[in-house]
Amino acid sequence: MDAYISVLENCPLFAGIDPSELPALLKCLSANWRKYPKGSFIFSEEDKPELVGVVLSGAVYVMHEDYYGNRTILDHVDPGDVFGESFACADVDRLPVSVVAATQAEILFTDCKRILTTCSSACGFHAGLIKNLTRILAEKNVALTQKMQHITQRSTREKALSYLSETAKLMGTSTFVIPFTQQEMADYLAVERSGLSTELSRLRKEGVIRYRGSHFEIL
Amino acid sequence: MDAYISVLENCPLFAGIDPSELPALLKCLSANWRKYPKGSFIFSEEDKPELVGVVLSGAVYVMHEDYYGNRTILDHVDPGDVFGESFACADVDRLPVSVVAATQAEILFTDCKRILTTCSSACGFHAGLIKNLTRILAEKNVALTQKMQHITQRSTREKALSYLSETAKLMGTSTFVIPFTQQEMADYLAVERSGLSTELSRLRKEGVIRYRGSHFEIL
DNA sequence: TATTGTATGTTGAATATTCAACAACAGCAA
DNA sequence: TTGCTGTTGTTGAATATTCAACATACAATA
Repeated sequence: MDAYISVLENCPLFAGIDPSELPALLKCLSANWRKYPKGSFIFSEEDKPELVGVVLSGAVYVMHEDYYGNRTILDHVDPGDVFGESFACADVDRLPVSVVAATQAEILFTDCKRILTTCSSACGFHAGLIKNLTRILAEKNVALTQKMQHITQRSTREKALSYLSETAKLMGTSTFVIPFTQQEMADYLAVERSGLSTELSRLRKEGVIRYRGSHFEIL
Repeated sequence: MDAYISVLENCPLFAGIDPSELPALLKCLSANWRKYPKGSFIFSEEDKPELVGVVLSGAVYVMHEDYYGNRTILDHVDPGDVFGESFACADVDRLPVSVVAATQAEILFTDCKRILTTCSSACGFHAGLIKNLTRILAEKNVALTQKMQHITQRSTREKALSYLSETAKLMGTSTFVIPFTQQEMADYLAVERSGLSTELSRLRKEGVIRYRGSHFEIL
């Protein structure tokens, strides 16, 4: 666990908190952690959401599967980032999504209530934690709005281009790696894998992009 | 303005605050308000987002228009509800959306910074405001996730059904009114108006729904 | 009640996506 | 190297959406 202090230092939930204070803080939040093998469920749809997860190592997907087995990937979360906080803070009854380990992953859990409720002991962290949480929520909101803009594009080609150029912009380079296989990218953009593959090849032939595996370049 | 105190009492941003304290609080936040005719822009894409808006009367749309003039409606906001807070709290440079008056509307504005920053005077409101803001952000997040589930449906028919049944569930009745014309509903679900009209008629013929204008019933 | 403007319903042709199936390819382990 | 497994590329047929155009219905108001 201590090995991950450096991850937590860069976790936006603990921004502005002195690393030396982290152990005490984690104790106050009664945090605990667990390791998950690739593909296992960290949260399941219909769970009561109370915990906020922090990815210590590996990565997770937030996803949703409908009646017909159509899978949608809503989000991909890398080490240092947080998941589940929206549902816990909004106090909904049941999770409308699942969280699955994309690779073997280690997750730190804290109870959302403990973050929001100023604790009786005079622990001075909470004001900061709540502000951090507020910013995280706001940024997720912005990210969801951006994603909406990819998905509302009317064609597979435009969804792909919208996603790829946004990613390039975020990364600040025209060469970048996406955290998806083509199947996953299709599930993220809500299109058919084969159609996406066709469009990507076409964009490649047209000289708009170059790619190999998950490595992309916008020309 | 005073006429709208009752709206503000029910505004989630001011939840838990005694109505008698509202005038003082609004002053502390240096709030101000303005009236907008139907169709006018309250925020424009590319603006620097600093203000949080509260709808006092009327309604607004949060929308986005792309290169080709394709309009997307991201959200519809009724009296007592808040808009713009995500972008202001996330401290983004430029708004990726516009906010337009759906009808003649009166809007109260407050500076987001003033909500987040505990003021020097010993005004005891801020802790509550920040918690309220956190909950608003979390709930918007959940709502966006739900909307994502409509839009990721692969066919117009399923998008419409997903939206209508979710709305019925939220309202708690099988008979309800949506805040959209068909054109707007199409823009909200990211589909063609004519295609949506065709599907809705088909659902009607099949006895799945009944509707007239914006009044719907799920059978 | 007649008029006008807007919203909705419908259609056919053009286009795009989905679906299923298989081929080609890459990475990994034996 | 070989075989295994999973990813990507490609195809054709079935299906669905988009687009443009027009008909119809509805609601506001002169």
